[in-house]
Amino acid sequence: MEDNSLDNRKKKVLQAIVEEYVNTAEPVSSTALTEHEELNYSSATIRNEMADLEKAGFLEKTHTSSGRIPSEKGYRYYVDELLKDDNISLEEIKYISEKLETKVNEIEELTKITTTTISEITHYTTVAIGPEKEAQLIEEMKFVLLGPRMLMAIILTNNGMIKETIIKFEEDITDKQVETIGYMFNQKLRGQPLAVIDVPLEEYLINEMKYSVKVIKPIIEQIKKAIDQDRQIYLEGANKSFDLPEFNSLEVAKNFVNVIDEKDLVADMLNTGFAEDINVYIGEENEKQELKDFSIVTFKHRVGDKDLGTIGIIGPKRMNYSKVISVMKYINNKLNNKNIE
Amino acid sequence: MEDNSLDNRKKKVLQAIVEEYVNTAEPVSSTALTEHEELNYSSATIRNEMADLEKAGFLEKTHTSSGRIPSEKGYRYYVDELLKDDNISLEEIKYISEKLETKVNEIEELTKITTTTISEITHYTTVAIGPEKEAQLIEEMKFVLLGPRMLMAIILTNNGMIKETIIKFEEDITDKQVETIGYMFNQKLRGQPLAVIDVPLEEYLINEMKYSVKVIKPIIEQIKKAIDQDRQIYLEGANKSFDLPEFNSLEVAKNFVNVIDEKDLVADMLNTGFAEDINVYIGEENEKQELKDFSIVTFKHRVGDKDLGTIGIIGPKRMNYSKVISVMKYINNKLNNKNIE
DNA sequence: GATTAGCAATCGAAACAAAAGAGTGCTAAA
DNA sequence: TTTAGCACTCTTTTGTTTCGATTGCTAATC
Repeated sequence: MEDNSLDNRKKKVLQAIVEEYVNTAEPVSSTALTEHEELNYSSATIRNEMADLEKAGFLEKTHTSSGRIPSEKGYRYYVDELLKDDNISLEEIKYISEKLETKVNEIEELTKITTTTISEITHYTTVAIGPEKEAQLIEEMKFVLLGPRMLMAIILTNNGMIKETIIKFEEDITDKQVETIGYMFNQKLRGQPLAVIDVPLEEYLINEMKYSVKVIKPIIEQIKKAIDQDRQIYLEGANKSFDLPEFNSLEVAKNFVNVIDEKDLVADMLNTGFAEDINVYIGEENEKQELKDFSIVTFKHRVGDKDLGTIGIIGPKRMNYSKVISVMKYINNKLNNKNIE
Repeated sequence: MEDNSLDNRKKKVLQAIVEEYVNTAEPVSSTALTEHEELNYSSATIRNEMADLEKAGFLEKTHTSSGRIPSEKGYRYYVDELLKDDNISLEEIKYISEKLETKVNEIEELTKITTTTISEITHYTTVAIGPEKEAQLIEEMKFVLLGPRMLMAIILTNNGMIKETIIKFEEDITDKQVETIGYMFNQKLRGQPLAVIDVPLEEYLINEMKYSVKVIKPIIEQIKKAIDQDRQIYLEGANKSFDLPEFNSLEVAKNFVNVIDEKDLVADMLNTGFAEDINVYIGEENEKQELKDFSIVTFKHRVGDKDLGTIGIIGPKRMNYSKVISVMKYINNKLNNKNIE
């Protein structure tokens, strides 16, 4: 294993290069760095440091005589060791607070608001997805007849979400039947994760409880379907990415549209391992090949102990990690203390 | 008013140019046209015809010595007079039929399926929006208590749509109250358009019917909000547009992403005047300036007499109008005869 | 030993020029 | 009315030159 420790001046140089490059999107030259107040050396000295940093893999050149840009390893070191997470202004704090205090009737609205706010503050494309069905426990189920052959099933979960779906039958259903179904489902499912609504349950109800296939099968099938496809994805500020110089490359732009157009890919992207509440994936660190030109910052989104899913920012590798992570940390904190009844 | 009648040969030339340009995206030269079987003339003759058509405003040149491309007037003439609407293969018919016969529990699913299918067959970006609230009549309303201060309102409309929303109160609500509310709302609103749920109704219920503000106000407000924002927009195949040569221009690409990212704009776009079931807007014919580089084909989407909203294709002016309109007509016909219970 | 000044070398970007190719418009002939 | 023929126009491509930014290295300096 190579030695990745850097002395103080090298750290400063690396940090300055990342921050400068994030701002300008242009390779950073040794002369430009001498203007940094903490780097009171001649350009030649900086050049030597840069050469060392390149040899160690933290920097790259676009061609022999160009300035340097951070490598993925460079970004990674920056994110892990150098980044400041207080890169958020008073105005931004105020704006975010106001947004998050909006009264919401449905908990999903809060996700929407948060997603939009993050996109507005960071100027990056932001996506969100609801919690996984394994993580949501059924608190109560209600069944409402909407017509002789049409039933609405409503599921209230422990994280405050409400899912409803319509089930159509091929024969009439009576009020009495609905009542029994309600009683039975609640008995069986209260406290269970949503994922439990699946074929084994269907078989149990039909075989053990002797319930009519014609009634049970459509209910289970439709609820399962609704739960699966109900993991709706919000997408905010897709156009914002197009103002970035990276998107002058048609290939990158096309790649980006392909990614955000592919809902499954976005879902996967938001669901990759969660060591921390906030996770950063830089370029090739992303599991999906399509994302190798981008960086993703994901963020477990909860209010108190209620898991509301994951919000993710997708931007260029030259992302303003400091701003993004500062904003996420602030929101994270704010939401944890939020009072939702 | 200028004379826009064209003799037969000119029509053939114009049609050939449109179709050739739609295929190749390259200006069409006189020599290329001589290879069309119906145009057995020398390139010089064709050149003369092209010069006439240009003078009359149907064609344009990109520069002095280039081939011709259709002008917007040219496309318009083509769409109105020359286009064949049987540009659909047996395989496509089969594919569409199968898709449209999928059993759906919720009527919105049918819109999704149709939208996806159109995008798959035409290879253009396709959007859909539900019917306007003026066009939907309330058939029945149900209210279900989900908690002491949480009520679900369900509205069934005459076009088979089901809208539900959650209302939260600041004080407890009793079963008795819910029952009265249900009775009252149904009495008052059955047969009325969704648009009726608004402030005047709120005032009437509070002043005339002496109902508690604390109960009525949140209900009306939340239902209104839900109806307004529930006009969800489906978007399919945004990435498909990026394969078109038009999108090699960054400006066009950016413009496109801006358009589809702006939900209100898409909604407006789908709601502009409806002379016919299928409407074509070419370039500058679009009311919105942002759409001047694109053509939109919209299509009133109904099953029997049930209005399901509007589906629209957005593509380059060099759109394959013939294919798009053939597909829409076929689907239109197919849906009209569809049996949904 | 660390730092710096100085300078040749390298490469990209921009400007310019020349050549090739595609297509038209027009004239005069069929 | 149609067509052959040809000069003319404009784009695209390719090559060349110049300019400027930046580096790496060497030798001098602190």
